[in-house]
Amino acid sequence: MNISTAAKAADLPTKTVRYYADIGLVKAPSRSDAGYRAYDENAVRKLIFVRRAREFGFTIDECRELLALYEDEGRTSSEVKNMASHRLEEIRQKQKELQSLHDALSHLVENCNGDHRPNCPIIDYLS
Amino acid sequence: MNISTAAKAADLPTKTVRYYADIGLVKAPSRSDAGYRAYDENAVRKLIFVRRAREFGFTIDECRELLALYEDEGRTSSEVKNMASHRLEEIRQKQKELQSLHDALSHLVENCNGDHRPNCPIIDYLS
DNA sequence: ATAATCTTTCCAGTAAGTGGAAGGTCAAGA
DNA sequence: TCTTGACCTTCCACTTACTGGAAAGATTAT
Repeated sequence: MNISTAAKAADLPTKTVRYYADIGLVKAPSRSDAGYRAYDENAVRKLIFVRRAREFGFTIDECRELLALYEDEGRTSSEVKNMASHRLEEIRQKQKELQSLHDALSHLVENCNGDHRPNCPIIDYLS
Repeated sequence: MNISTAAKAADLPTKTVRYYADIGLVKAPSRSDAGYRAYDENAVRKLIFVRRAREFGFTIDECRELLALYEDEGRTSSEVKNMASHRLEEIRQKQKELQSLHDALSHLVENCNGDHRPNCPIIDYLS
């Protein structure tokens, strides 16, 4: 399987797949005589795994760890749960921040007439 | 006022203030004979303005626009309101995404025993 | 005079890719 | 057989918004 076929199967841009290979996250199992990366089903599974983990906001380094656990038959589920719980806590924190941001900004927007006079409570607040 | 004094007054790292000067966002009004950046109260006000706008998640380029509006006596408040509303919409979108993420990940975490057996629904889901 | 604390510029690196150029390869059609 | 187009390769630069550090000059305190 050439790189673009694998990329399509994993629903990732070709560039990204090549990037993942470059940084040693998911390497192509072999190369053709011409030097083309050759992927197989197993590599595609890893690419899909990484895509899903990235969609959950795990960093590349976390993906590297998750992938190691994914490949490690002797892993304990607590290792994985710890990483996921940690990520969940980050999400909760981000949610809180966004909520404060949302409340403050929507308050400002509601109090702004949005007309053609220069007076503007948003600018006033930022000043 | 030297750069570190201005930075302290604006509650920003010195490096950041220098960076803002480099990219032409908030320049020092003048330089000393030795080439030291010299800030005044007005520049500090702009730095504070930018810090607050950044805390609201406005990008540097948006800060540039907001700063221009801040300085423009003939501005209309609708220009500012548009930018803020747009930013608010982005925040709402991000909130939705985070909520889905949170729901999915917490569901996975709840269904993971977190014990020493290798079976792990989180890994299974990602696979 | 000297040491400590500024300040300057410039270079490099961060996260996670994306875009593009120059050049090699492969399959299909005339 | 030649050529065209679609692939593939590597390498370099760019993105965002800084941050860290080195080398060198300026200022302040002792």
